[in-house]
Amino acid sequence: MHIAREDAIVSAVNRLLAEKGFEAMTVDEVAAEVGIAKASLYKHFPSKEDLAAAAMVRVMNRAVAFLDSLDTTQPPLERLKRVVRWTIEVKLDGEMPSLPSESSSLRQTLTTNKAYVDGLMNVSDRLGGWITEAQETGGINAALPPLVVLYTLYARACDPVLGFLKSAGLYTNEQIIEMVLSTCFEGLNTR
Amino acid sequence: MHIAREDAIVSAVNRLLAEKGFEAMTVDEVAAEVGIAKASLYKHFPSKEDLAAAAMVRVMNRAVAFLDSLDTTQPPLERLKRVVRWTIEVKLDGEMPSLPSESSSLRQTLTTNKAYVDGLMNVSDRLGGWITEAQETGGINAALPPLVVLYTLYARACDPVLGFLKSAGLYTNEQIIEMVLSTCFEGLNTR
DNA sequence: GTCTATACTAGGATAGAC
DNA sequence: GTCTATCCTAGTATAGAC
Repeated sequence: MHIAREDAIVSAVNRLLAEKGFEAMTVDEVAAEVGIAKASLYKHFPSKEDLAAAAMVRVMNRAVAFLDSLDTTQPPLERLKRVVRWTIEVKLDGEMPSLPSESSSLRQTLTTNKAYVDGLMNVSDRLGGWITEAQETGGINAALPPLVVLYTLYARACDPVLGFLKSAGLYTNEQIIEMVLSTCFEGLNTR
Repeated sequence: MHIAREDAIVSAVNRLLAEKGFEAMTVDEVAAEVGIAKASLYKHFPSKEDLAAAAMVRVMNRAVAFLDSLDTTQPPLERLKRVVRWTIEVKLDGEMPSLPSESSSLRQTLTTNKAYVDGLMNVSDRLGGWITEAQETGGINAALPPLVVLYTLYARACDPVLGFLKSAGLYTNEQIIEMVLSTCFEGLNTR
């Protein structure tokens, strides 16, 4: 099955991107992990950049699907927290591909990838709406520009604290999630 | 002067590490930026890893020097905030080399580099002391393990929010610093 | 300790048979 | 659409003259 094969490829790419990033990932590794020849990969995807972009698009689609699944009767702050929790869970599971650095060749490919840009816009618009709602109702600090709040939430997807705490081995995933959610929304200071 | 030349090399490496990370940085670029031949670089440093490690050691030494410069009559929470502010400033200036991913060849070199490990231990011990002090005096949330606080502070050195906000061009560096400090210590929620 | 020139390898991409 | 075999560039590292 053609689609199942491509899905396996994208899964391998996704995992490797999460583990080592775009530059350090090699196409040979991807082929080895999928269990096919490198040349076969290139029948499915024209370049390493497109391979990585497919993984980024998929995770973006997963994010959109998660937003769709949220109970809209919940208050906006609660929905935002659930999104952050989902993001952290994905990263702890080793399934969150890390963003390329600003000067990476992948950036160019991504910014011209309609599926990716559309997904990002979709997610940003919806989260942006919830943020301003949560600021109006007093849940989120109204002194912060919504853009700053949005970026701060996005940043949980590449928070190194998660990896550090996981490799320390002192806490369960659930404990890590609760602590990182706490530092994110409540801050480090005593309340 | 031998030492001035090596300093220029390390500065170039540092800037390139900050801009694109270890894997994407090439030795050719370093040579070009310093304005010497690639072979000359290898007379000073035996490998790309050692080149990068030298930059990591230097930034660690700068951190130690900054801790030394702090006014010890200030309360621990105030000192912690100043350290985070310093870290953010260095990153905004494009002088904070980004950590290698966990599977990078640079990791191995760093973990066996005594100057780096000693600096990291020194910084961690002192910050750790201030954190527990600040928790005892009620400044920092005592429910958080000190290790979690420490990692959360360290994470400001590679916070993508800084780059996003800077490239958005809507705020001055000082505004960015204040907002990121606020989200770090006060959190996103209303107080 | 700097240079030019080159060796060597990893890795992205392709040819061509089946 | 998969394979084996190969191409070719980029990039790390070194030789050897000055």
